[in-house]
Amino acid sequence: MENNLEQVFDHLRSKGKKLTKIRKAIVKMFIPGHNLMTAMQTMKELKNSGIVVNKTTVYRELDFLVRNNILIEVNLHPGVVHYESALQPHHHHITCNSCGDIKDIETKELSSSMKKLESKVAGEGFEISDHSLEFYGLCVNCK
Amino acid sequence: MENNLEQVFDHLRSKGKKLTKIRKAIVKMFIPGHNLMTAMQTMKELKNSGIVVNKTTVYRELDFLVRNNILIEVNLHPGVVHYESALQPHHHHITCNSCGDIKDIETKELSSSMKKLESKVAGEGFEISDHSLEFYGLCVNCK
DNA sequence: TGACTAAATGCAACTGGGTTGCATATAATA
DNA sequence: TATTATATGCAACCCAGTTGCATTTAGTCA
Repeated sequence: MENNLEQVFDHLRSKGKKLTKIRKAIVKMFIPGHNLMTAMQTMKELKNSGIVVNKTTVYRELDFLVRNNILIEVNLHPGVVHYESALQPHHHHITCNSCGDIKDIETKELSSSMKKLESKVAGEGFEISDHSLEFYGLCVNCK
Repeated sequence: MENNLEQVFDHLRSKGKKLTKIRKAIVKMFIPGHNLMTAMQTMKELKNSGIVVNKTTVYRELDFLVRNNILIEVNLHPGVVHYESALQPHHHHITCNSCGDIKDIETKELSSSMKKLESKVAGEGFEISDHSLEFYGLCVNCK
């Protein structure tokens, strides 16, 4: 599946899912792009664009999009889950401990040693299917 | 500070902190060793050893130990914070998606490429002070 | 030893992210 | 346009974690 709105819609349609105005609006907020948002931020953004939605709906919709491989959950801090497009190259994030700003970060320099590590762990019997890598520090403005 | 109970106690004493029976019991549960527990698990363990504590106290105590660099917070999944000794070599964890079992994992094969990455990001103006790396998959028993 | 005081604890009420059950509404299809 | 699976709203709930305030306790010192 490509990083393209119409293709996401077609994909969902082909699985017999409905394209409601809320669903479309949420998908548009995340794809394409680098938006990283919590459920509550998503709800607020929807409101700003004139769509008032119940919080239950937002949570269910984000869950739905994760189950359908359109979004992924990102765990930056305890207490709140962030969501972002699953249709982007693998990357990580760096969070500013002072202002809270979050920036994408490319990690191709890690990929070979990451693979080495994963095969080592696999050798010990564990089968790794996923990992989470997040950085914390101070951004240009705050340091 | 060494990975040693008495030294931890001395350290706290020297900062004018009290060594209550609850505090001592909690520190003992985490140090030395590889215990990784949530606040609620900690409370339960205390209860099992005959010490009944209010949950507020547990949360405050864990916070206190984090602020005093004796414990660190570990973010494995949304919704709950784990704690472990800060007095161990830097390591990571792998969580079994099926049974929930958590195992320590050594990552020395990552350290050089991690450093490379950090200096690259530093070059872009961000100052990294910390990172979180967690793995998810299936353990020997579950795969 | 007892008195003093900062630090620690308990309690009850609260916050906020997230969930559940159930009734209603809506998109897709024929 | 009738049908029906899917999606939505609502109200009540769950649970990790927090707050304010009153009480207790560990450590210090007279």
